[in-house]
Amino acid sequence: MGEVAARGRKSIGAKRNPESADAIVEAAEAVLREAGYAGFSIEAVARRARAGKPTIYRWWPSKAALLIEVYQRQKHVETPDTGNVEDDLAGFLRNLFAHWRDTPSGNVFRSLIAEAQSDETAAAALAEYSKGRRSHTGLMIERAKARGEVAANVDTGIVADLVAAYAWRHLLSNRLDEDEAAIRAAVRYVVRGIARVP
Amino acid sequence: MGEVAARGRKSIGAKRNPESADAIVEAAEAVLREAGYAGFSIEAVARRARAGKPTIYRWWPSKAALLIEVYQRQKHVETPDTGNVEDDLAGFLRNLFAHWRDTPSGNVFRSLIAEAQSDETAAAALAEYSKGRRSHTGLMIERAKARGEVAANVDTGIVADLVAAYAWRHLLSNRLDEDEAAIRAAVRYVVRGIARVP
Amino acid sequence: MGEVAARGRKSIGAKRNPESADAIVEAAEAVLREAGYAGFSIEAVARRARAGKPTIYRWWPSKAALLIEVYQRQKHVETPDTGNVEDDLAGFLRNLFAHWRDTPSGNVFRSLIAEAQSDETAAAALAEYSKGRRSHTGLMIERAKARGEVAANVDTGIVADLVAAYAWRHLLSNRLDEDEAAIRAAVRYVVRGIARVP
Amino acid sequence: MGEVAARGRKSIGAKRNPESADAIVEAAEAVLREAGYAGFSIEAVARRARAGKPTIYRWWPSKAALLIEVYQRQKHVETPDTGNVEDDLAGFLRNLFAHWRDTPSGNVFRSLIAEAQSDETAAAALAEYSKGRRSHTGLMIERAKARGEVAANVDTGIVADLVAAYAWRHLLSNRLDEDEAAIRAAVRYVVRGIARVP
DNA sequence: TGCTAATCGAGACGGTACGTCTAGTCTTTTT
DNA sequence: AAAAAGACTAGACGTACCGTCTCGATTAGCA
Repeated sequence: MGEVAARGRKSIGAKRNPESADAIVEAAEAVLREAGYAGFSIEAVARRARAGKPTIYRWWPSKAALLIEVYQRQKHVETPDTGNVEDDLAGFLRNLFAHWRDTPSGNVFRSLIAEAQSDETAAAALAEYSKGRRSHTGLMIERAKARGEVAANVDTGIVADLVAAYAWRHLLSNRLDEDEAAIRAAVRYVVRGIARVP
Repeated sequence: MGEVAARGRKSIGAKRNPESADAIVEAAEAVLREAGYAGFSIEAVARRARAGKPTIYRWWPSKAALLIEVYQRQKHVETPDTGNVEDDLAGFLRNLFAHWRDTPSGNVFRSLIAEAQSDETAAAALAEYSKGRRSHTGLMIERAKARGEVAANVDTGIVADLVAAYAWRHLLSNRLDEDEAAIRAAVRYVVRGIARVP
Repeated sequence: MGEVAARGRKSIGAKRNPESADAIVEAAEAVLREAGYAGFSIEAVARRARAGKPTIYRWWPSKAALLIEVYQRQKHVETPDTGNVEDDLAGFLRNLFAHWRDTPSGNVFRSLIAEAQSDETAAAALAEYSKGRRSHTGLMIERAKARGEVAANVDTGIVADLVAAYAWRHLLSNRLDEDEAAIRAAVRYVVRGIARVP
Repeated sequence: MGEVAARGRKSIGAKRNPESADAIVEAAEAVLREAGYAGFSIEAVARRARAGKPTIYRWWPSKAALLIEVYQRQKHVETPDTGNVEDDLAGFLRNLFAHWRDTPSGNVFRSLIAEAQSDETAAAALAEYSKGRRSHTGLMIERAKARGEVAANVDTGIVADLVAAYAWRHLLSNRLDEDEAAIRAAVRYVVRGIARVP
C-alpha cells in the first residue's frame, strides 16, 4: 500500500513525483474506506501518505478535487445492454448499488455530494461529472428509442435524471441494500407508468 | 430577533428556559441563512444567540439535532389536491422547489443531508424524518388510487420515493430553478410511463 | 461518611442545616484527599456532598473560605516541651511533617497557599491564620527565654517565621520526607548559628 | 511590544520562528504583570501574542513550562561578595525582595510555585530549578568557609535552604516589603544563632 | 393556626478556558 | 523548479467549572 511504500520517499527534483501523487490518492481512498467521510481530512491524508500538506494543496486545491480524482480512479459501472430497457435500467441500478456497497466508491461519492453542499468548487466539479454520467446513462434510453421501445419524443436527459436521483437518494440514505423487487418496481413505474390501464 | 432579545437573558431556575431555546434555534437559522452550511458551527450559533456552548450541547447533542429542529420549525409544503395526480405531484414539486429556494429551508435541509453523511445520529434522524414525509407525499397517490386514477397494486412508497429522490437530487445539485416543463415531464414519465404506446 | 448520609437531606426550615454544612466540609476534605488540589472544585464538592452549589456559596464565599474551614477542622500539631529548645523545635517540625504527610492536612494547606496566590481573600485569611500559628510556635521560644536558654533580646516572631518558612518550603516542594538529621541540622543552625567558634 | 509587532507574523518555513517564541514569552510576561496569576491562561497569552494555541502547546507543553521560561528570561539576582557572610546573605535577600517587588519576576515565581501544587510537571521543573539556585546561593556560604568565617562542617545546602525558605515564605505571604532590620535579624540568627552566650 | 421568610437540593444559565484537531499558507532545504 | 517537511495563524471541537439564578419543597418562628 501507498502508506508503506511512502516511507522515506524523497523529492525527485524539479518535476512532479508520480509516486507521491499515487501515494496521496491511495491514502485518500484508504482513509475514506476506513474512517469514512467523517475522518477524511487533508491532514489525515497527508499523514497516511507521509506527504506534506502543501504537496496535496499544490495538486488538488480542495478536498473536492481530491475526492473527484479518487472517484474517477474507481472502476465505473457499465450500462448493460439486454435488448430490454426495463432490464437494462434495473440491472444498471442493481450493479451500481452493489458497486457502491462493496467498494469505497460509495463512500467517496457520498463524500463528494456532501462536500458540494458547502464548497463551491466541489459543486461545480460534481455538476460537470454528473453531466457526463447522465449522458452515459442516457445511452440505455437512446438504444431503446432506436429499438422503438421508447417513444421518440421522450426527453432522455429527464429519464436519466430520474434514474440518477433514485440512485443518489438510496446512497445518501444508506439504503443501498434495497431489494431487487423494489428497484425493478421503481424502474417499471418510469418505463410503464403508474396509471391504471382502462 | 433573538440575538437582541438575548441580552441579559438568565436562567429561570432548574428548568429549561424557552427563551434561550428559541434564541438558539433562531440564531441557528440566521447563521445558515447568512453563512450557509460552511459557516454553520456551534460556536457561531452560540455567539449569535448570546448563549453558552454548553447550553446548546445540553439540549442538542449534535449539529444534526439542531439542524433537525431548525428544519422542523420551518413551514412545510402542503400537498395539493386538484383531483388529478399529475397536477398534484407537479404542483407539489413546484411548491417545494420554490419553498427551498425562497426560504432558509433549502439550506437547512441540504445541510442536514450533508451532515448525515458523516454523522450517524444525523443519518438516523434524517431517516426518521424522511419516513414521515414519505407517507405525507404518499397521500397524493392514495387519493388517486381512491379515484381510480392509479392502479390499485401500485406501491405508494416507491412512487413517493421516486418523487422525493427527484427533489433531493435537484436540491443537492443546485437545480431548484428547474423549469415547470421539466418537472412536469418527469412527473408524467412516472405517472404515464415512457413506453411507446403501440 | 457524609456523602452517604446526605441522601435525601433537605432543608430544616429557615435556618442553617448543620448536617449540610458538615457534609460539605467532609466532602471537601475527601475530594482533597483523593484528588488533591488539582481536582478540588466547588462542583466536585457539591457533587460529593449531594449539595447544591448555591448552598456552598451561601456559607463559603470562595474556595479559600472552604479550604480554611477544612484546615481548621484538622487536628493541629502541638508544640513539644522537652526543656530544650533545639529538641522542641526539631520535634515540632518532625511531627508537623508527619502530620502533613499522613493526613489530608498537608494537601489542604498546600492548596490554601496556592489559592492565596490568585485570590485576595485567601491571602488575607492565610495571613490571619499564620499570625495565630506564629505566636503558637513562638511559645517554644518564649519558654526557652524564660529558662535562660535563649537570649532575651531575640525577636520571637522572626525565629518562628524562620521555622514556619522551613516547613512551608518543604511542604510546597514535596520534601516532607526530609530525614531527621537534616531537620535537626537546620534547627541547630538557627539555635546555635553557623559561625566558627574561635 | 510583542503584541503590536506580531501583526501579520507568519511561518518562516519548516523551523521554529523565534519571533513567535519571543512574542509568546513576552505576552505571557505581560499577562502576568497586568492580570496576575489569576488571569494567566494559555488563551490569554495566545490572544495577546496573536499566536495560535497549538503553537504554544507545541513548544511549552504546560503552563508551568511557559512560566519557567518566562522566569528564566528575567534578570537574576546576583550574590554579593562583601567579605562578610552576614552582609552577603542580608544583601542578597534585600536585592531579591526588591527584584521580586519591582519586576514581574515575583508574580511569575509565585505563579510557578502555585502551579506546582496541582501540576506534576510544574513540581518537577520547579525542583530542578531550585536545585540550581540552591547551589548558587550556597556559593556565599562556601566563600565564607574558605575565609574561615563559617565552620567547615556546616552543611551548605541546608543553610541555602533556610535562606530560600525565608524568601519563599515572604513572597508567598505578600511580605516582600519586610524591613531591612527584620531581614538582617533573621540572617543573624542563622549565622550567629539565637543561643544566649554564657 | 396560618403566613412569611429563609434554607435546602437541583440544575439551567451565560461565560471562560481547556487541550486537540484541521484549514490553508508560508518558507527552508533537498533533489 | 518542484517536492518534502513542518511551522504558522486562526478558529472550531466538545468538556469542565465558574458564580448566579430560579424553582419547588420544607420548616421555624412571628402574627
